[in-house]
Order: sequence, then structure tokens, then C-alpha cells
Amino acid sequence: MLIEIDFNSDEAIYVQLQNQIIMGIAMNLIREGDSLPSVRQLANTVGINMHTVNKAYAILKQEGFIQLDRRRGAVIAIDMDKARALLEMREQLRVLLARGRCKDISKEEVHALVDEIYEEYR
Amino acid sequence: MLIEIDFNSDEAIYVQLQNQIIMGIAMNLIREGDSLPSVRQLANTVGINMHTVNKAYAILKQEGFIQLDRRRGAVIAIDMDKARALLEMREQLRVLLARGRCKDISKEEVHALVDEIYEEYR
DNA sequence: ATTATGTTATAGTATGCCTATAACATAAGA
DNA sequence: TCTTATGTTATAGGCATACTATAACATAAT
Repeated sequence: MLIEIDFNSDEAIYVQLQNQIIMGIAMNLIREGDSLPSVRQLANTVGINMHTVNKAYAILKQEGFIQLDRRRGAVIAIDMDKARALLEMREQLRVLLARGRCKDISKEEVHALVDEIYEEYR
Repeated sequence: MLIEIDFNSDEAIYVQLQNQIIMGIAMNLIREGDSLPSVRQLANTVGINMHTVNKAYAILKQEGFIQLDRRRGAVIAIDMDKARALLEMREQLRVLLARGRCKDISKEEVHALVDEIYEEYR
């Protein structure tokens, strides 16, 4: 799975890492049980510091997307806390949809966007 | 319109201000043409510095939600750049929905959430 | 035995957030 | 007209976060 960092982005590097890994899981580029590169290895190929990768992995673990095993490294392992995920998604959607609502984006247009994105998950 | 700041949040104060104002517009608590409190006034009632409010207002202006008029203060005035808003929403949704997808949230469940939130806009 | 791993610690730099204070021209109100 | 409140701009300091750089350790694989 290819990971690309935009060093000119105002988004923190470790957040970019998180998001790309999560999107990789969602799009089935990496599956449950697969291993991510080691902290040092990924840091080296991407060209960033070890600790930045370590931070991303630590948060991904805490959020229930991977498990850190000394033998196998960072392994995709989803902690299925769906109720919590739904609550968090609602709060995020509330601010995101409000922006759209101000710009006159209809409920149907949001549905269409959601469908488009879910098309990528196959 | 009541604005409440969570000083223990890891979300920046000026971002909280932005989001609450945008949600206020979306839910029609404040309408096009209405004025927001002055920079100093809002800073005073909320208990924060003037520049923090000024920063929030400046970004809201730049994003096309308000216009700053020396006479009337910060006036709600939506710059209807819908195409741009749709592009931004798509990018935000891509990372948000990916998280949900990993946690097994279905397309239909997202639709339901969207509908719930749009119910607040009336 | 060597190598690579995750983990932890310390330290330095840079950037962003928030605050404090001050000053200015402009517009509204008395 | 005088006073007050406005948006705007400038400078500066404290603080937290992000990123990097080294270093060290025990553990597991080769």
C-alpha cells in the first residue's frame, strides 16, 4: 500500500498517515490480519522521523484499528465498537453538513456523495 | 444565539466559534442579514481574547459565511460557491466515511444519520 | 551472535494558539 | 463637537503541539 505525504499540507504528518491507513483498510487495500511496515521502515521509505510514525500507530491502536505485536509488528485488527463509531460520526457530520447546508447543499446531494464514496469500497 | 466554549477541548477556541456560528446559520438561529456581536463584545461575554474572535470572524469571512462591515459589524452573508463547497465536503466525507466503513457502518446507516441531522434544519 | 523490532527517554527547533497591550481611522451616539 | 465603540493592525510573551535527532533497552527473529 502506497503512502504519500504532502509536506506542504497544514495537516499534521501523523494525521495524514492515520487517514491514509484507515482509507486503505476501508478500500480493502489492506485487510484484517495484514501487517503494516515497521515503525522504522515506514519512516525510512516515507522520509520522516521514526517517532512520527510511532505516534500515528499508537493512535490507530488506541482507536481500535490495529494491534501492536512485538513479533508481527502493526497488525490490522478492528475493534468493532460500532456504537461509539456511530456517535463520533454523528458529531463530525453535524459540523460538516452544517457547512454544506449554508451553501445550499441538499440532503439528496449529500446522499449522492455518500453513495459515490461507498462505491470506492468494493 | 448562545455560544459556549469548552476550554478543556483539544479543539481550538476559534474553531469552536466558527463551527457554532456555522451551525447557527444552518439551523436558522441567525439568518442572512443578521449581525453577530462585535469582536470585543463577543470576546467579553465568552471570556476570551479579542484576537481569538477576530481570527474566527476573519476565517468565516474568507470562507464566505459573513461580511465584515465597519458600520454593521459582522453580517451573515453567504457567498454561494456551491461547487467548491461540494468538493470540500467530498474530501471530508472520504476520510470520515472510511472510519465508519472500518467499523462496519453501512451506507444505509450513514443515510439515516444524514437524515437525522437534516431534521434539525427546520 | 547479529539484527530488527517496539518502547521509552531526553532535548532541541519550529509552528500555532491564546493572551496582553497598544495604537489608529472611522462611524455612531449624546 | 466630544465621546464612545467599532474594525484593523502591530508587537510580544507564554504555552502546547509537531517534528526531528540521539540514545538506550529488552525481546524476538535469523
